[in-house]
Amino acid sequence: MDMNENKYEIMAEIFKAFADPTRLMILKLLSENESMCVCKIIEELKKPQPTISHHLNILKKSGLIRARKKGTWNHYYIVDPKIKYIISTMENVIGENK
Amino acid sequence: MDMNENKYEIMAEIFKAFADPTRLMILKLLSENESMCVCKIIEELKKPQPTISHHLNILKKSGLIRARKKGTWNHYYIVDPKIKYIISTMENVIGENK
DNA sequence: TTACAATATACAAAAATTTATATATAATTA
DNA sequence: TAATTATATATAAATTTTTGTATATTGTAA
Repeated sequence: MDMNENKYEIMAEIFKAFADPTRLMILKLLSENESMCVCKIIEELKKPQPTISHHLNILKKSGLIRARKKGTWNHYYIVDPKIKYIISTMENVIGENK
Repeated sequence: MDMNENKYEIMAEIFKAFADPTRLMILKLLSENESMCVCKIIEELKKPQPTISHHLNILKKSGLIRARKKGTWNHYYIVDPKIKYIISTMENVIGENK
């Protein structure tokens, strides 16, 4: 069987983006809000600003979210609507195994 | 908004199980083979036995796979068929963004 | 029994990740 | 222009993860 490892490295990168509670909470917020500025995300999650910025950057580099600048504000939003689907599928997996 | 962090910690644990190329390759093999013994997985992936055992253990602890013992052999298999679905959904996300 | 084969576990070094503090930058307003 | 606000970046300590070597365990067969 052809185990094209590179393909699975790329996939693993995307799964890694999801593999952190803070990032999942950010994705949850973004999936319910069309777009959000960093300050609003900080307010909701009550974590230090550089921590949030760091996680936003990881999500952005993974291709899951993008940013649109408006003055000083930076509004982040989810790129692919399937992301919501991945999250809810994962919620089902949890529901059935725990 | 209620950001029940514990829920996202549990979800992150499951995403973490997927977030490694070796584990993704193991899941891919198991998703195509009903069940496989460790020696067969080692043969396919050409990695040291303790490395494979370690990853199998992570997948087992995450609840994604289980083992059934047959003599000296240990046969691993996927628990939830939705796992195949998660992987193929992720493959689609890759396909569209890259 | 003893030897062997399949697998698990212990363990340690290397690498990657998370978090927070300090600092920089850039846009806006006074 | 100076001060302020929103955000990014640098960086370092702490933690977690990955990998491989050595070793233990367990079941089978001689």
